[in-house]
Amino acid sequence: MKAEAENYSRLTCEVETTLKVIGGRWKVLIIRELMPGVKRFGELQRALSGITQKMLTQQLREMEEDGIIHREIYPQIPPKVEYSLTPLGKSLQPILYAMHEWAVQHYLGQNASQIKSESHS
Amino acid sequence: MKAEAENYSRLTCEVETTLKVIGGRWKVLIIRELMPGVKRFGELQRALSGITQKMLTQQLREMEEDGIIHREIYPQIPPKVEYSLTPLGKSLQPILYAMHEWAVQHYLGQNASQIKSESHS
DNA sequence: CAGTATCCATGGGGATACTG
DNA sequence: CAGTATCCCCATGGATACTG
Repeated sequence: MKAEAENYSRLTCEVETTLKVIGGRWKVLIIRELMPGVKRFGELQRALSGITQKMLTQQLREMEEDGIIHREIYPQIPPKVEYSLTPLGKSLQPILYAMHEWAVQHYLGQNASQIKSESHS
Repeated sequence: MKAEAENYSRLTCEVETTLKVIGGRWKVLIIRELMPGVKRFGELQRALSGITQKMLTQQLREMEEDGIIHREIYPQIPPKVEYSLTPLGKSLQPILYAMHEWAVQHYLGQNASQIKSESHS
């Protein structure tokens, strides 16, 4: 989380820290792609159709700084770079799974808010 | 989650749905304030020092649309409006708690990324 | 292949003023 | 008290071009 801590000093709520780590536009999607294992830059870009090189690089760098992914550079021509989840990155899995389950259970494809908020049994 | 579903159709990742619900600038802080129980608009604004009326209103409306908070209006002068978490909103607690714990364990106040990513058992 | 470097559009979010 | 209504800034993110 670099040295931006000062911006969040008044938060006192660590939930926001985690939110920062996974809250980026493409981060959870990147994490999902890396769950099975190592992937190269190009593979990620193809998997995340729609993402630009700039955004992919940017998000990967932030995630690297936050310590959740590892960047392995092979000094060769043409270049080869592999990305993988660090143990810290993998430790996010239960959280992401819980978030997935929550959405599946409460937003079954459409807006189930009303139904849910009325069922006060 | 209103009818914006089309924007996320290609995501196929429900984690993003949950992220949308709690990802707003002030949402987790608002949820935390409402955890103990009902609060009025003014109470929330005082508790979240720094938030503007516009933002507080906006975030509350979004959360209401997502079905995680309830808005009780008392038709009187001066107006009185009370906000509370719906069952759906309360169901987020385990997730928020997990996120809190994750941050506490892995970002003990400073940057513990390196230590963590190096400690491969 | 895996990036930088620029430029640019959008809108999220803030400040301020006004109101039923 | 609990909001709207505006105006505005700038950070986020996208498009495009270039490179070791």
